[in-house]
Amino acid sequence: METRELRYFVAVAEELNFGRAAERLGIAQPPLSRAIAQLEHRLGVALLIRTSRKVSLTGAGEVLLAEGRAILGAVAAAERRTRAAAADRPSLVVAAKAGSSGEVLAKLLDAYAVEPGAVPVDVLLCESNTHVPLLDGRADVALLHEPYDPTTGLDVEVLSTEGQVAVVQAAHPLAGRSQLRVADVSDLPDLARWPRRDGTYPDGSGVEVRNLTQLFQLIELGRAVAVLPEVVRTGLAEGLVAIPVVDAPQVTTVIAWPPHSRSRALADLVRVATGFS
Amino acid sequence: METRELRYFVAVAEELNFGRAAERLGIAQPPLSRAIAQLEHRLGVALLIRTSRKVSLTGAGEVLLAEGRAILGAVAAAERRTRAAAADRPSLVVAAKAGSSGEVLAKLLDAYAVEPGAVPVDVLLCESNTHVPLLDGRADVALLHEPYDPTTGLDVEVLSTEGQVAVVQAAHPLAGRSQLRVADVSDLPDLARWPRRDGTYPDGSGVEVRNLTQLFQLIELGRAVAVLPEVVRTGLAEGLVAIPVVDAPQVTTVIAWPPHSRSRALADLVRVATGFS
DNA sequence: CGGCAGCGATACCCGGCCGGTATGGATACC
DNA sequence: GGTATCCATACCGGCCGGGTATCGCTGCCG
Repeated sequence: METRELRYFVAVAEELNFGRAAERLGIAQPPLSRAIAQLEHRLGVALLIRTSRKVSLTGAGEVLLAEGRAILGAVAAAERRTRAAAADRPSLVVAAKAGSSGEVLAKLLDAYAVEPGAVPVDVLLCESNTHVPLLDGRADVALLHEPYDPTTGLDVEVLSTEGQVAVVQAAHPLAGRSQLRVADVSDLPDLARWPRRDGTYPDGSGVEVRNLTQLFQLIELGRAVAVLPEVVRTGLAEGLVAIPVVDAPQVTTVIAWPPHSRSRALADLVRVATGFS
Repeated sequence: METRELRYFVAVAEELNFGRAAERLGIAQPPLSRAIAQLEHRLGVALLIRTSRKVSLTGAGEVLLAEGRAILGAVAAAERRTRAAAADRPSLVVAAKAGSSGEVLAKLLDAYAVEPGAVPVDVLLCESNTHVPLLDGRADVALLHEPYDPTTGLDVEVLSTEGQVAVVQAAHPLAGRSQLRVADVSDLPDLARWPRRDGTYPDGSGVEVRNLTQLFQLIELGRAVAVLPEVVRTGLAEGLVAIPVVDAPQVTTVIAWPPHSRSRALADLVRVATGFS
């Protein structure tokens, strides 16, 4: 199985339309049809069900779609890491969610910078899906928050564990309470929608929210309520109040990196990160 | 980067000899040279250093070798899993080290078999390197022993933790002791050599040992001493004695599976495995 | 009910690249 | 200095990947 075939199949499986997939791939539709047919023939497995109006995935197709995405990510990562290894100036790229882990990150970078043998560190700020750059090689290490970010397939060290707080408008009826339970906030109308792990938004009404700044603005306008890790208390705006949610699941901040990493700089950074907690 | 290029590069990087690599790949040497040169050109990176007598890897080459092996394994796994998903009869393959985890495995299989919705389970017995079939898709789940087996890149649940015992010939001077320390056995001459994780043997004298039966035979002949997990006590031969090594690292038996697995049967098996401990 | 639009499959052609053989150039060994 | 080894270069042929043109099927709509 060649990566070309995988690229083609993933494109078709995602578009569920040969024409659009071909366009996305920058080739014509007939060669794409043929390539998929050949792939199916060689595997001896039907991957797609074509009615002449609609394309859908078989069970085997869904498996290959998931595996294929992972492989294509790994190939992209291999290219990036190979080039990075050839660059004479070694460096590290840290992926972090913009806003949420700012302080942890700053402390980490400061502590690492004074290490003997420290290399330059670049920071890649993500709106969400912080794990993705790790999988395709754009980053060497990432700060993630369990259980929100997926960590399957990554090596992980726990940095800290904290509770969660509900963030509400100062004028909100709940604002005076000293603590809450999940039940208190779960039945409030959900006026904001977060992107899912695949980047799409759940159906329903409400504004599509992409980062914390947007969310805080909505809360300040009384258009949303959010349950977030405790750290958000630092630097909370005037019109917002944070109330502990005592029975919300604990959030753990972890430092994650791809398996099989053998870089000295990465090992140092992880050691520094786990050193102070 | 195509998988063909990766296969070629990995072959050359492992053989460090274009002629042998070409033979292994079943092609002639000149096309192989050209393919590697093209790969280097496209990446813009030198992967190999050729003197006309010797081939060696650059730093970037070592990175690509590691990444390439992982990718090729993932591709093989994708093909196997896609075919398995298309087979109407779903099944699970469990990889385990022959001999070492026999009882745990039997109990696990029995407990799983009575589960509602249990699928047929095949067992793949390995001499060592139990994690490999997991990476290339020959197995869906494996029983591993930390810290002996690498688990990077795998999802893991701990099943049990146990101490280690020294196994010696009954006539051995240490045989009467009720407990030992690592120091007591570490300076004994090492008459047996185990394969490393990559399947090669360390240099030195001594018989190359591949499995527990061979090892026990050597011990019985007074030609070796081994420090092993406690379970080996069950069913130990007459002429052998097991003595706890109190300061040896704990051995944990884990059940491991590839990340991103979404199989119902696998989830059931893991749940059953972690249920009894 | 028939024309039409959308979509995938088929037919056919062309060019590039992959693989083969032959050979050259460099180096270590005798 | 001759030779064996080993990688690179040169050149050629066949296959395959990609392009255009077209067909067949199926909903949709007037």
